[in-house]
Formats: sequence, structure tokens, C-alpha cells
Amino acid sequence: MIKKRLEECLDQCFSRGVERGLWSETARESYAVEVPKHEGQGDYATNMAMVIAGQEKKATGKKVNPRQVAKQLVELLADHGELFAEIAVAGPGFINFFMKPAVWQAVLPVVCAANESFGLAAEKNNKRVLVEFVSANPTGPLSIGHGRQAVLGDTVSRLLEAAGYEVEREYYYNDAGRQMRVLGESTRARYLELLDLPAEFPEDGYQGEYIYDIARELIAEKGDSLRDVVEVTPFKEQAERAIFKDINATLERLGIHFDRYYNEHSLYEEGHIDDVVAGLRAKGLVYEKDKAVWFKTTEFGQNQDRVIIKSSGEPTYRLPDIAYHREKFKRGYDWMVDIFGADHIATVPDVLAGIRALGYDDSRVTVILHQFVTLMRDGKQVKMSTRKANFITVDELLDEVGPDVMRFFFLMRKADSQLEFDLNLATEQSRDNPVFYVQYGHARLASIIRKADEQGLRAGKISDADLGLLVEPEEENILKAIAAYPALVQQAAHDLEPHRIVFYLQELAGLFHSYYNKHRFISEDRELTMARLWLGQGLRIVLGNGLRLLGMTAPDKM
RNA sequence: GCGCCCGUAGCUCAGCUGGAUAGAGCAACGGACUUCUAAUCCGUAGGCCGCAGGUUCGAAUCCUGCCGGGCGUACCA
Repeated sequence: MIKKRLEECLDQCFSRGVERGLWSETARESYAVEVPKHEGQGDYATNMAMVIAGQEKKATGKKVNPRQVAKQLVELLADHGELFAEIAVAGPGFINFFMKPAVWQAVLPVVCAANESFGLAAEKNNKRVLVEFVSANPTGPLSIGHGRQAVLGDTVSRLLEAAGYEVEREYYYNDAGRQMRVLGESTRARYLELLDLPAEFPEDGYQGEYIYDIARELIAEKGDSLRDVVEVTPFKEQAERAIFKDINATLERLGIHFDRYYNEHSLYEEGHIDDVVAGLRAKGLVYEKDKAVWFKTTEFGQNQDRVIIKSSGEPTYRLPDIAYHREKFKRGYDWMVDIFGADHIATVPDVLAGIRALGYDDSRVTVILHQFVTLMRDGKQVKMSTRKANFITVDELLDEVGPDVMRFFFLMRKADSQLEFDLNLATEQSRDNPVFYVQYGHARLASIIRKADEQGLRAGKISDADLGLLVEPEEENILKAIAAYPALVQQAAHDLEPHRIVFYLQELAGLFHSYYNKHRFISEDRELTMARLWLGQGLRIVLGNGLRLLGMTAPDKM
């Protein structure tokens, strides 16, 4: 919030320089304001002078001294004395800004007044965004990889909501294809097996224990009445119902809810599949070869064309995916975010090409591809396979670590990175676990505030407290960190990067724990106590808001 | 072979649209509980940012090539 004010200042300054003919308009927007890494370089720094000097050199061919430009800028800034304690030109031409302590202290009343809405966008931006994630076909329980995706998708959604978007969460699935047929056959085989009837288990069938559970339910409901049924449908449907129920129960445990489940089937029923093919055909982008229908993806920069309808007459996955995305466009979203596992990378260019071919703007689609999760136990990698069912499910993991730990662990890495999930660390609930570090900070603060309430402190309003007493370096650092929170949320939302919130919370908790061990909140000094209690309140609010933003709990006691 | 992602401290990873002297946690070592929760804190040590070039005032960050790991490269999804 302070940074924004500084940026506005600098923008004005820039304009005034243009008016006076000191430099030209071209350098606007391309300079940066950032927090320097090292102490002594101020609270903020800008490379503005160097950027201007570079631009001027390019435009006029004459050498311009960045430090000279910096000095001119500083002169133009002179009348903002209420913000700055000191402004210095340093190094090759950086301008370092040292803010007055009162600037930082002033964030506290804002935080306390906003409370749980601190960090949320002040107003809705009237933009609708669709987030598609999980989208696992109902062939078995959610695996760890799905878990990462579920948590990532839900948290991205929460971030976007915090940034003022209207968000819809959607789950796309297919209960028609080959996979589901094999699932039905697997169920039938188990059903017959349990009835002591001859059964042939499909070669590539689903071997998980859960298939037996489904078969048992079927026997409980229908006895052996299905023993001679040739159709696989009743088995498939039973399995689908049971598995979806299971998946939803798992998602529920993680606090994840979808606004819509979109069945691929409806794309066929409503004619969208045929329609897409016709649309592509009309543009001359499909052709027949070897009895299959091909989409000219080479026209969109790919190295080979792709089959969209097999010689058997069945579409490949690409076609419904394209049709589905076209339906999303028709629904009129401003932004569509897809979250896929890295194994789906091949579909992305095809879908985007299809969308562009049909005349839509594919830049409104952002695909987050997350890398795989490697599960580590006792320092060794656990190999997993869905079909053979030797994988750890999200449910099993939740039994061991609970939703808070799981969410945090899945968000600790950026999506691009492979994520190493250390089962020992996550399940031990040891003190090394960073989840507790942050939550403990919140609980500790809540405890202090309880204590203060018991002693009848904290009666007054924040406007009665003398926040000017918060002058310790640790206090100033905490205030700065708090002030940075709203911009961080907006940036993390914009970049779809929840891991930044995770890192921020660890850092903020660290600042607090460190401060706690050095200074006392409650002391003989009544005025100082009041000021520090408000600081504690501000900290508690931000830690709590951050945790909840990640879908976690912020405990008052631990 | 081709495409995408990754390569940063012993391990797991941050590093915002290029910025000043590269960071955190864990592990290692040494300290701190008559004090608001020790699930905490303080200190020490640890680095040719995979390698080689290039772009420029300035590169972990951008470009090219190579090396190593992952995922794709289906008329599977």
C-alpha cells in the first residue's frame, strides 16, 4: 500500500520532468520500484534514472549520466516531505528512499479496521474467471498427483477471489471412454468372483481393493441378479457412482467444492462435437487420410498434423477438449485457467490451436502445468501406478497428516517444480514441520491477546494508542511486512502463484517469533503495552488471513 | 530425434517484468526457558547459481550451444 503511493509520486515526477524537457515520454512504464536486498539501501529503490538515461542515449545518441538524472529526479520529488525521511542517490544511479517511521506505523489502523478483509481487493473487478482442475475420470480414488492439482486449483481460485474476480470452479470428466469400459469389466469380474462364479479379469483391469468394495455393494443391493448380464453398463454405472462419491468425500475433507461438474458426454448430445468438426472443415483445416480425420495443426506451428477422429469413428481426446473449451468461450468468461498435470502437455497446443482455428482468442486461456509429485518414504522414492493400485491415495495421506499439512506441503513449491513429498516429515508432525511454525505463530499471538484481555488491557481504540512508540527495528520490519501483504496477494493472484503466500507467511511468522523472544508485549509501560498489543493484533490478522487464503485453519491454541 | 519443465549451500527449495555484497528451512556445530505457549529464539559454518559463449552500464534471471534429470512426442486420456 505504501509502494503504490511511492509509485504514484514517481509517476508525477516523471511527467514533470517531461514537461520541463529533461527527458522524453518513452521511458515511462519500464522502470521498477523494488525493495532492496541490503540494508542501507533504503526501504525502496528505483532504477528510474538508469532507465531514463538508457532511453535518452538510444534516442539522441548522446551519453547521459544516470546519476545526473537521479539528482534531477530527487529535486522534483522534494515536496513529498510527509513520506520520506531521506532520499539518496547511490551506486550507478539508483535512488534509495528512506520512509518516515510514521508511514509504517500508519498501516496498523488500516489492518485492524479491515480485519478479515485486509488483503482482499477493495472492489470486485467485474471479471469472470473459470478455473478447471482435478478433472479426473472416475476410475479410482484420487492419487497424490490429483491432490496437488486439487489444492493448487482451489488455492488459485481463492487467490483470484481475493483479487476481486468472480470465480467458478469446474471439474471436467468423461464416463464414456475405454477406461470406463475397463472399469466396468473389472467390476464385473470381481462381482462374479465374489459370487464364486467363473470370471475373467481384464488384462489391463483396475486391480485396486476398492473394486471389491464396489462389487460387494452391488451384491448387497442386487444379489446375483446380474450374473448373466452381458452389458457392462450396470457395473460401470455402479462403479462410477461409488467412485465419484469417494472422490467428493476426499475433496470435501480438503474443503474443496466445485461449482459445476461438466460431463464430456453432453458435448456429444448437444452436437458440439460435430459442430466443431464442421467449423474446422469449413476453414479447410481438416482432411481425411487412412480413414481417419486429421486436424492441420501444422498450420499452427506444430511439426505434425493430429488425428481428431479415429478410423473407428471415435473421436480422440483432442476433439472433445477443443469443443469443451469452445463452450467455455461461449459462456463468456474473461479468463480461463486450466490446471493440468505435466503428462497432459501434449493436449495444450492442440486445444489452443483448435480454439484459434475457430476464431477465438486463445490468450484468454492460461494453462498451469504442474510437475509430478515424488513421494519419499525413509529417503527412498515410492513408485506408483494407478492401475496396479500400489499408490498412496489422497485419502490415506489425509488420515495421516490432515488437510492443513497437506495443503501447505502441496503449495510449498511452484507448479513448475517437481514436488518432493516427504512422508516421514509430513506424518511425524515434528517441530521441523513448517506448517506448525506458521500456525504456532498465530496461536501464540492469540494467546497473548487472551492474556491481555484477562488483565483488562486493550480497552481503548487504536486511535488512542501511541503507535509512534513502535520504533524498534524489529517492529519496523514487521510493519513493513504487514504493509506489503495486499500487494503480494494481488501479485500472486495475477501470476497464479500461491507458493508466494506460503513463503511470505513463513517469513512473517519468523519475524514475529524472533521479536517475541527479544521484546515483551505486556510490560509495566502501559502506553508501550497498548501500542504493542495493536501490533500483535495486526500480526495475528495478517497471519490468519494468509492461512485462510490458503484454505488452512488459523488456530487460537495449539 | 523433436517439444515442454527443471538444474542455485550436504538435502529440499525461494529469488517479483535483468539491478547494487545470491537467500530461507532442514541437517552439522555452539548457546538461551524464575519472563506473554521452547512446536520458539540467538550464533557459527556452508556457493565458479550445471558447463561454455553472447546481449549491456549490469545476468542466477534474456539469447545460442552442450551436459544431466523429469514429462510428453498415439487412430490412450
